[in-house]
Amino acid sequence: MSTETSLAPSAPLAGNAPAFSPLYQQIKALVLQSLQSGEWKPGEPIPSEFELAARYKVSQGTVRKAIDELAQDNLLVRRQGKGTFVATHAEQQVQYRFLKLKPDQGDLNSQGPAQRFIIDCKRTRANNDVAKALRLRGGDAVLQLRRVLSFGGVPTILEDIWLPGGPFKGLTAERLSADQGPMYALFETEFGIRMVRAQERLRAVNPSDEEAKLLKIEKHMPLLSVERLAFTYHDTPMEWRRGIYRTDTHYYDNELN
Amino acid sequence: MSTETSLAPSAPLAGNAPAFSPLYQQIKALVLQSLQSGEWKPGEPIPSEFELAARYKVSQGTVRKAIDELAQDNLLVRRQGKGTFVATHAEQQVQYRFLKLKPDQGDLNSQGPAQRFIIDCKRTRANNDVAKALRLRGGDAVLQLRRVLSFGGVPTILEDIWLPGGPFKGLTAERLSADQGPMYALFETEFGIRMVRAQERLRAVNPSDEEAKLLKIEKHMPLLSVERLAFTYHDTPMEWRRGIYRTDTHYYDNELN
DNA sequence: AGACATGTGTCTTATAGAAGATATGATAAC
DNA sequence: GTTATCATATCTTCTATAAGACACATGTCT
Repeated sequence: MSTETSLAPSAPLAGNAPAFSPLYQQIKALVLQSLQSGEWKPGEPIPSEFELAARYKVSQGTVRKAIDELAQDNLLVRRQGKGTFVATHAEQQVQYRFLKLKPDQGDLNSQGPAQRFIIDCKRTRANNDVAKALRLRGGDAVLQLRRVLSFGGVPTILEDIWLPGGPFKGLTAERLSADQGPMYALFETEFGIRMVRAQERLRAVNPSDEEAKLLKIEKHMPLLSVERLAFTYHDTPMEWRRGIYRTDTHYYDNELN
Repeated sequence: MSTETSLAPSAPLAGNAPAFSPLYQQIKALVLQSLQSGEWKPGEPIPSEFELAARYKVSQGTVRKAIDELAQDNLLVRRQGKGTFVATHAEQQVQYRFLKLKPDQGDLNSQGPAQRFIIDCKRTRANNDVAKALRLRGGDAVLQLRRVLSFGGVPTILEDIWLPGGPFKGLTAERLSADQGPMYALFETEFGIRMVRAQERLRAVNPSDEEAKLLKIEKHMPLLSVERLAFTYHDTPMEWRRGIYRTDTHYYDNELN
């Protein structure tokens, strides 16, 4: 509600967004702020284009361009006739948006949903690598979990996940196990944290003894190591994970353009 | 030049593009056709928005939206004040657009350009897998090549590449070896074929005896297998390749959003 | 069930000025 | 005379506004 006059000479007062950039970029920044602040929650509709235009004192077309870019970035979802909605990981259509592993035969649903087993969930202190990735101080509280994903009964993915302790205060193994559906969906509803984008680094590796045991494979089987740093709004890192994937029955799918 | 009237009642005759879709989509299809036909070549500018608007009898804004999408897909590149250009793999900025392998330290250029050695280049007949991928008949003529890419003197990538014999008639090992710069850039200038997008499937594997020898590595080292199907305009497959990457000094970088 | 109204995003056109790039011509300096 | 510098014109894309028609979704009234 801070409608104080900005320093811009005669600009249609767009709050305190970056001053000398295109209007629609400023609008985009303002909408982003509302998303981050939780004014509109995942799955909910945001105000109509005309409402936002009135609110920001710009034309509907300018709002449209701002929303177009946000929809492009998968932060918003447009639905003709219904409205524009805050994107969520809980939607049926695009569940597991960040999981690029596909089975050689059939699709992910052909063997029913993935089975998830939380192996471990503990509160620890960040080591240097994790702290650096999550922009914490070394020794800060972090949640560390380990889980196995199985498809059609075959353990296929082993993941170690680190989460900052502050934002995820109260997360327990019980809560994770009780939940059906994607973990990122739970993060949204329970902690108000939405993962927006991620960066992955892939390598081929051999499993350690323990990893081989947990995946019930021979130690000489090459595996795909996937390190992921996931970000919420404003490029804030909120999760670091390292998974190892079996790729004898699945492959990592990637589209280049 | 076939400007025969379509079935659309009063549409501003947009040639024979898909009839009942948004105008800008029809324009997009027409521009795509001009790209495919080679009317505008990679690196060259296309006509200005106003020229195209006049040519297709639509408003400049509609052309703009069509071009926006094509630029989004990396088929065109907009340069304010200069014009809109046909995208090319030969540009300095984004060379090796499809190569996602990054060194652990520094960037790709920190060790100078990649060294390329063509190991083999022969004319053969497509086996079933390759024929299916490239939409050829089994036994059709294909070019098969094998090469090694080294970074800083270390052999890092071994690739087998299959190309349809027809479009690439005249391609020889000499021509490939003589050329500096990306192979896809050579495809553009020498054969008028521009790779537009690609699909990759990644797996962790162990090398065969021969592969290990060519990369000068131990046989037990896990490697990243990258199968790529590359497409030119209109989703026509034009190359199938399978590479194996060392990932002890490099990683495969992927951005999710 | 069908017709209609209303609210949403979508598409198309038109107009206007801003901003970046480039050529041309005048002017000044050497 | 030649070369440098500046202003101007003109081309391009980019931004912003406005208005109207269309498509889709969801009611409400008949």
